[in-house]
Amino acid sequence: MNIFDYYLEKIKLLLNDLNKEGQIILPSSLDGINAEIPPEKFDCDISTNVAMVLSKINNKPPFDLAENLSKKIKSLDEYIDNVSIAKPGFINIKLKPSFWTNFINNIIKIPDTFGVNEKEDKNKYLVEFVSANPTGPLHVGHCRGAILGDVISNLLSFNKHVVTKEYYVNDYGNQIINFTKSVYARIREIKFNEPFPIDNEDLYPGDYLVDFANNIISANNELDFENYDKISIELTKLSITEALNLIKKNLKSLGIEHDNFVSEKSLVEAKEVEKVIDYLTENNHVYKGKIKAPKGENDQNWIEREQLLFKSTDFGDDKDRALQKSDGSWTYFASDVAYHKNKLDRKYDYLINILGADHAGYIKRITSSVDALSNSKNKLICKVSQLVKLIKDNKPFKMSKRKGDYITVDDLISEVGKDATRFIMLNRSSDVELDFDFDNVKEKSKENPLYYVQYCYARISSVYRHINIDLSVNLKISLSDFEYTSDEIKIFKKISEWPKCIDAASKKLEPHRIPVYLYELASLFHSYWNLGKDKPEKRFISEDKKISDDKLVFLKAISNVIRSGMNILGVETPEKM
RNA sequence: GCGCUUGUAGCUCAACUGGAUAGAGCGCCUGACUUCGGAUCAGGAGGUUCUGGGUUCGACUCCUAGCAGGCGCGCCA
Repeated sequence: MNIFDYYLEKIKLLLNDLNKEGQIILPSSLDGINAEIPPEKFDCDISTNVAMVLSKINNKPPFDLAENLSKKIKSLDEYIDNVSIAKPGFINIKLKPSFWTNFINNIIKIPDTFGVNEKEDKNKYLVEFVSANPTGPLHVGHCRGAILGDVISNLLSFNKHVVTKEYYVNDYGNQIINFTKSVYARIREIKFNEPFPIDNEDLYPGDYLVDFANNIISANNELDFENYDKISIELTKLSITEALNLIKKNLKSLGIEHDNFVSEKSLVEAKEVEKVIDYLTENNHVYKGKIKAPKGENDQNWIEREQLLFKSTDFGDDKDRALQKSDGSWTYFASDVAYHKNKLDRKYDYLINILGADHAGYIKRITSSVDALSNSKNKLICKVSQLVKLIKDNKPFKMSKRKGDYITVDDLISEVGKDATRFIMLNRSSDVELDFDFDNVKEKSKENPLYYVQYCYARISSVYRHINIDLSVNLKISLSDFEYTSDEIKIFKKISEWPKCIDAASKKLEPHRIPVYLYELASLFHSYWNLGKDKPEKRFISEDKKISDDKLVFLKAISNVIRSGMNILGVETPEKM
């Protein structure tokens, strides 16, 4: 029930009628015409720019056109109270209170689906996110992208798309060899008392490797731990499993669960890389050539080498990209192309990749490869999540991988909790660097938007609790012709914007719009709540411990939207705080 | 040097794919508590939307040239 779309449709039908009667000239497309939320200072509910858009083609000033149209819009239906015209040529529609009573009666019947875009085509999406190397626990740097991917998936599912959440496991290549050697060094440390070679920069120094080593030793008595060469294949497998289990545990504590884990190694072993390169070669996207040194680079150290390149410049990239290393093995990019071919073969309508800011430079080449493989554009959408700046004691907190002093997801969750972490990280556009202030996030006051929104829900729950009605159960009252005043209608108006919010968030893949919206809704509610101080008639429960049906409905509608929104964010709505 | 990205109130950020007099929170200044749970509310001050051009009825938003910060730039994934 998107009232803006509803009236926009009516207006477009009206325009078509007027066009047939020869009263108005229309452009080939009516896409530029919209129905929007008017600024607060205007006393109206929906505003449209029709007159301004049609002004030129009709060769009439927008104001004249608006005057003419506004009379016709007024008679569109019985719920329109009045139609006014504002300065450049906006047409503003004010709805009658009876409209809002109807509206609220309707949405109360669909608590879980209010806001869903019914008109949109339903698609199959694959969302790939996190995909951190399976060499250790997740740290704060992974967190934002993980939450972003999870909530984008929730958002798409909410809009009735089919979504698969996938994790690409980079279990192939040099770093995995180094990782396995590190685990092995820890094993030797434990079993043979050999000191861990801490100066070896290729090895991973983290303490968690000691746990991995202990787990592997105790579960695999039969292995000959003295001979690395003999056990290296098995040890690699075991080490990756350890790391993945830890990562899955970390994700779970963030409230995240993937549907699929796809192994890079298994793609390589199934010769999918060779197959995709054959395909690209047949289609003339691959050649043997040399890459030139970048300009600022000291080109003394630059050695030009002939290697297998993908013509990503054909698709808008800055340079062509290497597929094969000089030792004949595949580059990361090559197996990633194979992975994306694999995704395409699974017949998704859209692929979404969530990347960290440090991988933004990778976007052009991977979208180029998908363009080449699918012969179409915009199949792959890459979304970048910017850095998180940690702030502790009002100072930026820098992490160093070398020292091993980085903050893990475990640290984060045990200190500030899942909900606060999720809400704060989602509260800003993912394009913008985020200040994550530890002390602030822990604070339980209005400085923390999470509690501000949750408190709104808790207040509503408390009213329901007082009158012994379960808030989570559908209302059993016969809806009728309630009379609401402008105080309540103000909140209904906000509720009517919810479908618009969902729509924008889901189309632009910008989940931050949801916490921002929920905060605004909560704010209106808190204001309303305080009206009860001066005006007894604005209190929910009367002196004889009763509540009227219109107020029950009013509260129910608000709580439904809050719960729905918090569900998408993956954040709890406690009934008591 | 090139690419991507950001630049909005003192600070942290919004702004509904180009709309109206650019909105919140924090901080600052007033005010509301024997609380239908104050983890709240009411009011005030605070702006040349980084700069210069352009596109049009209309620009924080699009184009262009700069400035400033961040990230990245051969076979590391």
